[in-house]
Amino acid sequence: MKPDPIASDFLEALTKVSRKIRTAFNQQVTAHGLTYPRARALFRLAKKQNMTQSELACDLELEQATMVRLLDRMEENGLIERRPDTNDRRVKLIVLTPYGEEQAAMVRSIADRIREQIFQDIDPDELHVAVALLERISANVTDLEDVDVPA
Amino acid sequence: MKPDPIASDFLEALTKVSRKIRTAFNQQVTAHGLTYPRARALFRLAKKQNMTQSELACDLELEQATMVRLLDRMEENGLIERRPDTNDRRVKLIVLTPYGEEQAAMVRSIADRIREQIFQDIDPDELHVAVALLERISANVTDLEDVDVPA
DNA sequence: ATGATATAGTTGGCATGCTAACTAAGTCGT
DNA sequence: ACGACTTAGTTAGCATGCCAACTATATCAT
Repeated sequence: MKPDPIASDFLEALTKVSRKIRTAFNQQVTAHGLTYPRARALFRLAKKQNMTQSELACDLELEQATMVRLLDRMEENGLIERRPDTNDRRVKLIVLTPYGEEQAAMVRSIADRIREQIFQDIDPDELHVAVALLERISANVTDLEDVDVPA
Repeated sequence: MKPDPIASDFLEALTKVSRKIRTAFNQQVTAHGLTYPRARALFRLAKKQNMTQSELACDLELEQATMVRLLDRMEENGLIERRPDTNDRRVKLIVLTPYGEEQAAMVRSIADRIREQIFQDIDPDELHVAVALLERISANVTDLEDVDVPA
């Protein structure tokens, strides 16, 4: 029952490349006065505004409590605004300020440039195959969680 | 000059599965009184003891400063010991306590079980191909960093 | 209607993670 | 030998990230 070494190798490679990409991205955006989590949030908001904090947290796979403080700082930095929802007084809708839009565009251009360089010599077909594999593994991980915390 | 959508999809899938695996792992080890970073350090130390803090930090891709406090807490928890190096008085060598060895074995069994379930229906050949791809991408990210911070 | 329950957001407390600035100790050039 | 540089570890300060407990509001059952 020894562990299959290729599975370990895969996990190691996955963890490593994921961490490296995040670090590279972070270096680029910090050079422009942002952080990786804020850049992620900006990117998401550039596609869809007027989301609630919960929706945004769910999209970015963060806890609500984490979202609150991230938005606190983004609000202090003048990137976003919290607007009340007239239908539900508990809700706050998040919108980008003009400065936030500007920064979101900057983030997008950085992301485009990094993607171009990272994947320059990679066959798109290989990426398709890899995405399918990653999604199958992702589903297996989800099942794993269900076993431990059944509804 | 529009971004290739498959590259975005790949990055998204990679980020997502990586985060999910880490979260799943974390849930398992916290149920046994550990945390993910401590489990990682234990796992590494189970393979090679008497490493310096710097070596361990490098292996785990953490900063020295991060390593210091992680080891502080692992020492408080009785998992590890810091021993002076007789050849170099700046250095501290890290060894597992008997309790640390025990916990490391527990981590290993959790890791084996999770790997088995995550990869149960995945063809090892596919994993080999994927590892090669991940390593090529990893190398591209390294090159990217070199461009920005040339020696 | 009204009481139980659920949901949105907040706060407190803790563990990582980073960079920058610091101390102690080793190394190297002259 | 001694001053410049490097290296190992630490500390301070900040930004994420989590969970648990809390407030305010909405919804649902009866």
